[in-house]
Amino acid sequence: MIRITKQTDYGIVLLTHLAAHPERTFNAPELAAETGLPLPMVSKTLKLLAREGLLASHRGVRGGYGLAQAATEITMTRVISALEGPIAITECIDISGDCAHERICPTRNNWQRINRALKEALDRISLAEMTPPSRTEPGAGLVQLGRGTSAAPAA
Amino acid sequence: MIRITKQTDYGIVLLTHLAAHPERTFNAPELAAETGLPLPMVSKTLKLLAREGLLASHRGVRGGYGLAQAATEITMTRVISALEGPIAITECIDISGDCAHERICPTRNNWQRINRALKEALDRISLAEMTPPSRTEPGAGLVQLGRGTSAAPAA
DNA sequence: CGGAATTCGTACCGAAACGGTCCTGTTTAT
DNA sequence: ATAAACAGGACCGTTTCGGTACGAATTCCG
Repeated sequence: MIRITKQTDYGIVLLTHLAAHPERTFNAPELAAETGLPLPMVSKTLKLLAREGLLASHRGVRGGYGLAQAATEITMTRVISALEGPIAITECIDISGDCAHERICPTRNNWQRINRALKEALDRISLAEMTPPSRTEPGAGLVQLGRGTSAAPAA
Repeated sequence: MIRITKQTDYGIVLLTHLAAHPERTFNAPELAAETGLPLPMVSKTLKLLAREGLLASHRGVRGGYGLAQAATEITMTRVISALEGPIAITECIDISGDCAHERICPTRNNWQRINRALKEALDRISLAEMTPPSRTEPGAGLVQLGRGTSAAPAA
């Protein structure tokens, strides 16, 4: 349904939480508690973000996670593609070139157009913009955004 | 991964095929043969599109399907929301109002921004624009676009 | 130097959605 | 009346997603 996954949603909540407190570093249990998200998922998501270079991880006894860059430097494009792969509405967009139907398939260019529009919209929004001045108080159960039971009429 | 479903992909192929021959009407087996798509899926998809008002169906022995409106009047937004529900990247967008986290959730406005950009991009493209002058020759096996085995690096 | 805390990596499982098929009406032209 | 075609389900296998668990590697602190 053109939805982001729940994990991506989690990731964004975590990142905004981190961005709201640039000085501190957080470990997984802290973040889970303060965002109200399930710890195992938080853990999993943080690892992914760290591997993708969005977070700096610090191992050992007083370890934790912190933003690898300034929140203003992180675009939503990067966040989303870190968490769920390249942004490509159709498969034919990221296989880049060897689409067997290229000759006959007239829609590809238009898909690229649509895809580009999406990506540009995502590029224009930085993590800092997604982060409010200083909301995201501890203990608040955020989220449950991502995919779900939508069954409304048509938009 | 922010992908459209395969059925949506099929639907677009079918619609462009119909748009390329506005005079004729097609029945399901014909369309399946001429697009190279599996008949049961074609049938299912056509029914959906008819129910959503994009196609006009004609029952009975010489029945078939035709576009319900001019191809220039049909936007991609309508096609996609007919086939996979309202366009909403996050759940909180189409539940429209009663998001329990509205107070604390800072990201909602930004999601709406992103969503709006996507929808506008989709609104700007009509079915006629997706349809080539007169390609889509009979018997050509189009498609296999939709979702799939993408595993490229990051965009 | 050794132990404890913490992240890292990976393997695993259940549930839901997706892709695809089939069957039983209902309608309509011949 | 009969055959062709749409309408509307129910149904199933496979994949993906959401979530869990466990062992290994790393680093701080006593």
